[in-house]
Amino acid sequence: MGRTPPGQTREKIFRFMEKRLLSGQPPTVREVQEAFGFKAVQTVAEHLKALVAEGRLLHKKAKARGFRLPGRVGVPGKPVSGFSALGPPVLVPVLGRVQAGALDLAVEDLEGYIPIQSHHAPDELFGLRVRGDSMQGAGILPDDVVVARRQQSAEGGDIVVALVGDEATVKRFKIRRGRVELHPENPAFEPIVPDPRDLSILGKVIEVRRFLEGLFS
Amino acid sequence: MGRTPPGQTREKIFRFMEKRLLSGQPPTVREVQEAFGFKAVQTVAEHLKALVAEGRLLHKKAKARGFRLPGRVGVPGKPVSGFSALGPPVLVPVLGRVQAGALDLAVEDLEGYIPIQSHHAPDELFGLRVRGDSMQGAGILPDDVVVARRQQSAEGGDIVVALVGDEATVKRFKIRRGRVELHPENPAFEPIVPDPRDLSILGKVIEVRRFLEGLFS
DNA sequence: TATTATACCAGACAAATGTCTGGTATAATG
DNA sequence: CATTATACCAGACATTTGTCTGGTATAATA
Repeated sequence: MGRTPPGQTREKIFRFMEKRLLSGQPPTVREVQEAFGFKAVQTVAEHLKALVAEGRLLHKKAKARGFRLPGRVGVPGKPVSGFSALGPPVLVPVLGRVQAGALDLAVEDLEGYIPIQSHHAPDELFGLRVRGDSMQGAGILPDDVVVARRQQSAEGGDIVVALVGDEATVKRFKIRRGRVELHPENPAFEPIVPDPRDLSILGKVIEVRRFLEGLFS
Repeated sequence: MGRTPPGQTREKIFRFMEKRLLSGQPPTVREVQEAFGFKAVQTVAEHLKALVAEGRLLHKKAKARGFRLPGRVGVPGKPVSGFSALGPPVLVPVLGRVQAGALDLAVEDLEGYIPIQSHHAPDELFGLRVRGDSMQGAGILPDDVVVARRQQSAEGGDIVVALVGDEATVKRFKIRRGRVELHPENPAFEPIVPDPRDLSILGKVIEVRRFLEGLFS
């Protein structure tokens, strides 16, 4: 019996799928069936197939809970930085502070994890809580979290996490007259021109996050 | 054959599970089996059972991919703003632009989704691409993405997404002499004192994100 | 009115997946 | 050395789950 008007049920099913997928809990075909009270699995299967054909859903065939939202909906030619054709979100550790020595040693200062979508391997990434306002001019404020990709070198203009002596800082990386300079973006601070032996680049900043809301409220 | 020293394999299995669970992709028992080259499913089943008994994993019995991490990983007693005792990451839609009218109508401008951890329901949240530099002083730059929670009202000092007439803007919300004022944080801009009939608050900004890396590199 | 598409149902098969029974070999322990 | 725990294997069963075949009834359309 062609019960509901064309497209209406389909729309509801899409919303259901979207809700479940957004919250990271892809349903099985039969879960959808039950949620809508259908008496046949096939009914759902057809709707889902149609949604895939319309490009509103992606589907890994023969895989349990194999539906996904397409990375980017419409609007081609809009190269959005950060999250268009990326993989699933992964949790990246956030360090409260970086001690002298390798990054791996700073695990005691793990503050928690933040989810991030990136084409980099999860273990290439780390987060760092920012201290001080030396990068204010670049829109990086105290208590912001920067996400960095581990790398030993950098290019001029990159914002990097660098270890100068025992201190880890976030600065803009520049090369002047053959020397590495770490530039703050705040007139109240002076550029650092470290002895190359005291300097190591820990990573390049690829993302900045600021949390304006506490755990409450 | 009791091959590897006691606990060693178990540890590796836990790390494997942790990695998969953190990235939101709980494996099946047989996926673990293959990953470690075990010739019997039971081997994995026993290890997982042991990990559950130790409290290092949670398990929904007889459910496909039914393993979870207990609580949040991370350091207790360290109230990190934004991501300590939160649920699993959910994907929140990012709008490129907000049209006049309800937020729901702006779906055509969906740029993509970003993962966020929050205690709010996923459908209470939305992301918005920032245009212009009127909030520079608050460390919100052009092309940043703000994450907001839908709400119709705000408190003084909140940074809000507001609709003034047909235009959506991000500003600091203040109340002066009984009137609502929307303050930019940039000396080059003037505060907006909108007619209450032209103003609607769409949400309160709870997070700011900046992507410093394109899709390449 | 005839045709076609849509929405739905019934029943079944096969693969994926969690779980069970009954083992063996090595290591730790008394 | 005897006992016990650990690590592992073989094979099987039952659910869960995606998919398929073959239908019916209503709505849209020519």
